[in-house]
Amino acid sequence: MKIQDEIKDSIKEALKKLNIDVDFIHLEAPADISFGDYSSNVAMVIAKREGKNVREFAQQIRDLIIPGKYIEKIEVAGPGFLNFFLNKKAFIKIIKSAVQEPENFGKSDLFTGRNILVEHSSPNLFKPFHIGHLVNNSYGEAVVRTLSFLGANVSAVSFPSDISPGIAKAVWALIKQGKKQDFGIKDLGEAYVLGVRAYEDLEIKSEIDKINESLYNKNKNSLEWKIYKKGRELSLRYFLDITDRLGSKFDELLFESEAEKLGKQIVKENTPAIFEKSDNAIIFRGSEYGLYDNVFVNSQGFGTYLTKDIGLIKMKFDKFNFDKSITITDIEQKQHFELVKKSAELINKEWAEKSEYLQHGRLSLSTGKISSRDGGVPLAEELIDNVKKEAINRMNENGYQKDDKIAEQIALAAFKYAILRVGMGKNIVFDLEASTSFEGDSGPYLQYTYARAKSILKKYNSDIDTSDIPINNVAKLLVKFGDVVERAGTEFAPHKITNYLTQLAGEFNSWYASEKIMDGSNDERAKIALTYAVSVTLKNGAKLLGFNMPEHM
RNA sequence: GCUCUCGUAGUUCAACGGAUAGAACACGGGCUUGCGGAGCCCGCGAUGUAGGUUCGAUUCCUGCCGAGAGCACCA
Repeated sequence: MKIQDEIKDSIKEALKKLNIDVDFIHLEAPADISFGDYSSNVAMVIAKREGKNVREFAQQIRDLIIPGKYIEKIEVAGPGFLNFFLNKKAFIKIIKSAVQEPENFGKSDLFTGRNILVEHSSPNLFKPFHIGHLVNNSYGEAVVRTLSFLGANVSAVSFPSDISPGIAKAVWALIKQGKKQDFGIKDLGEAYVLGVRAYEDLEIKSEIDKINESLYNKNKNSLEWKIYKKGRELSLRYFLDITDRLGSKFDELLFESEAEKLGKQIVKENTPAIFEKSDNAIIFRGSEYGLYDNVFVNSQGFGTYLTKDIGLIKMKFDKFNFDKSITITDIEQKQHFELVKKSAELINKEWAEKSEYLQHGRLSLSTGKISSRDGGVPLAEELIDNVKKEAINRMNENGYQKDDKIAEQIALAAFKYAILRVGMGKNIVFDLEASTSFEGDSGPYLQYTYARAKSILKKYNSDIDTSDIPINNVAKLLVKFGDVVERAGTEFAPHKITNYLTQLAGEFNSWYASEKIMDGSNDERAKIALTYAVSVTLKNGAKLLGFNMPEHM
């Protein structure tokens, strides 16, 4: 049984003696560790209800609690909190588990038996993979890893947009440029921009619309189809390469072209019951549900992205067996997905009940330093490479050996950390200077701390012994790791892990500066145990955030 | 116009309705023989505004001010 549950039960027992029955006890880990390891506000909540003096009542409960085997003391503090302090046995139990089973430290079975589908990093083929995708990927991957760590059976999917008027624009431009088969990934982005600009012209517009129609109809003998097919393959390969570089794997790719067909069929079947015809198009009256009206099938007869998202839900239900389907999207699509969910609910209640749409914020750059060639949104790859270059510079400055693999790990840590330090849904300001300064609140700070801890551990040759670990701020934080991961998982809040790791690294560095760890004393083995547990926690935490800890840097 | 976000130190972010609002960067001052100074210690400094609910509000509700986003055939 978990220590928290033992505490909750002991409070319940005490309340029972007072003839008070509660089914829910709120227990929290106070931010300030001087307030104990766990804290409960039950006394305040109940005293209010029953009109009792808060502190006296808290004292009364405290005296009736029979402390479990892991409780050192219980104090009544502040306005009436019951603060629980763990004893040494509890610390040893938890830290020992970190030493004995490092790869499992922080794991729990909270979501064991749950099947969860997570969709993230969905690219627009023919358009570049830009920094917005980097944000989506970082959150998505962190969510996937955290849920798996908590025992869920997670499937990761991505939903590439492989058919759209935007793609027709790029294909049109490639034809105009006389490119038949000799183009590369870079040409696609440029062609897309050209096509979008040209679409303003009415004559060209109708040319592009024709190409679009031809592509939707899979007119396989046409030039546009051949170019499209090659571009689609190039884009897809590029997508798989870059997400692989970022540390993501997908169980399956679900394509928009297929979702469009399915979705359109569903929409048509439900017209006029749910959808209605208007101006030659099929629309959904979202305004009747406090949302807004929008087009599902356009007047050309093609499903818009709303229809594609409806079709996608169907595909997910057909192909996977899940308790919950999570989609990671940009905050600007929040209202779009409310519309999707509302219409899905009317089609099939279960679709809406099991679908959850999570939004992340937008990333903007605080300096104009990295802008892509065409002056548009910076590409994901450019940003990673810029950060990597800084990492190499920093390694040179500090006289460390240049190492491409480590520089790559540092680069990933730097920008993933910058993204995942912010609460989900909040916009992110990416400061290249700050993210590559590698000081303080940063991914490389964690890596540096890890490398330092590892460096000590390498010099130590004896056994690790947890029987007499010091109960200091470092130990108190270590004990909380499991709770932090659970919260990050249940609230889809990877930034809780980010913030926690930085706090832990800070406490460790403080301790490191004030005390010699390998001092040859009797305490040495215990201090090494603590150092080892810190390294395990940093490593596991970073893994959940999607980056690795180099053994040295 | 309708709808939705968001306003916390100079800047970028934390804070599950709780205790003295916590970090980092920047700024000022320190840390020599000690395991990695990408570090550590000290200092300076903040809840947009007016009300309401509550034992208790950065957090919930309302008005105002300010910033951003979505709103019919792009995704």
